[in-house]
Amino acid sequence: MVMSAQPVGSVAGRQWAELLHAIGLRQTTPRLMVLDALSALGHGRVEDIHQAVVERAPAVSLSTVYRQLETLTEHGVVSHTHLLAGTKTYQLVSHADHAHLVCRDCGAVVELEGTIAARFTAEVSGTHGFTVDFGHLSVFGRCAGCAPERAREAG
Amino acid sequence: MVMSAQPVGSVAGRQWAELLHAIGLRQTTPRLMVLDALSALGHGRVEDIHQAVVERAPAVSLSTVYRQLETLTEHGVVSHTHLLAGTKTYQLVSHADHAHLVCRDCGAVVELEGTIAARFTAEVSGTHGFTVDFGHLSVFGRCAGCAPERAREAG
DNA sequence: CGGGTAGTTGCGAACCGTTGGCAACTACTG
DNA sequence: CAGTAGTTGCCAACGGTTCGCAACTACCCG
Repeated sequence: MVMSAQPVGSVAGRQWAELLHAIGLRQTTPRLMVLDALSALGHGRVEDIHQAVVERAPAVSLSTVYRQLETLTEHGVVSHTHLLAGTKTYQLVSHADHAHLVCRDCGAVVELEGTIAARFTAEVSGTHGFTVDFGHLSVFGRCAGCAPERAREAG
Repeated sequence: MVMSAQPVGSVAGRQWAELLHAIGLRQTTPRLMVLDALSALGHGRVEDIHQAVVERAPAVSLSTVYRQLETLTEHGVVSHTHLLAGTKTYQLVSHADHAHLVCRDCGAVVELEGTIAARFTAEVSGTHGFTVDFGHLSVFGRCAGCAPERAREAG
């Protein structure tokens, strides 16, 4: 039934063509496949992306997918989410009743004020029926001291 | 080997004693050290915890710290934060303007409604002066379908 | 207070996801 | 169509985490 948007590859290939040409990257099969996969999946782990790519281009290696992701990220086409450099952070459960604000610049870990957490939890629950597990939440961004440009006065 | 090196936690040791006894775990130096380290650090990576432990008990191996963390987690004494099993999730930047709600049970990934994200961001910014990077945020918990007890018992 | 047992530990190898080196290949230019 | 350099695939190297095994010892019992 959904015929209006099925030729993902061919059509998508064109849109990638412009994009890639604009940033000076060649249009190679692996690269186009990764972009296509990302576009179709919305988001996914390297493993998922590679699998999607391999379905249409079996010869594409994992290394290449890693490299594409890296290259495309450098060019601002792709972004990724991760936590504390991919490492787990442990804590005593008694200490797990709040979320952490992790600064991407200085690495500082601030504890999120409870009221905000509670409200956020309530809203997410009400809107998405999703029960937030705050003890497992870390919010990334920049702390006051590392803020972009504003909020910097005394050096 | 002298297992009791220093007055590690003459006080802390006592509190752990009760706790460990209650859940049926032996009071071993490595275990007490891990609990002490966690208590002192608040939260930390395996590497940090191990380092803290080794400072007082050089003989404690990394493997043991990993095992303690695992064991204590199983007994509900410790919890940990991580993202999508520690794996990075990639996405096209055009798709990175919202946070993800990740279900710990079924692994489903739901996209967080923008208004909630915006308000949360504003509150965190106002209270902590912390600029949230939503494109890199994932919230853990349970989706509507996997909710705790209610909403599911007929099956 | 000493013996017995099983929970624990340390060490080193096994694993697994990720990165780097290198030669061959090919997209793009003239 | 030829030339050049960006890319790719293969494979080894790596760093973090888990496993297997034999020795050790905390705790229970008498």
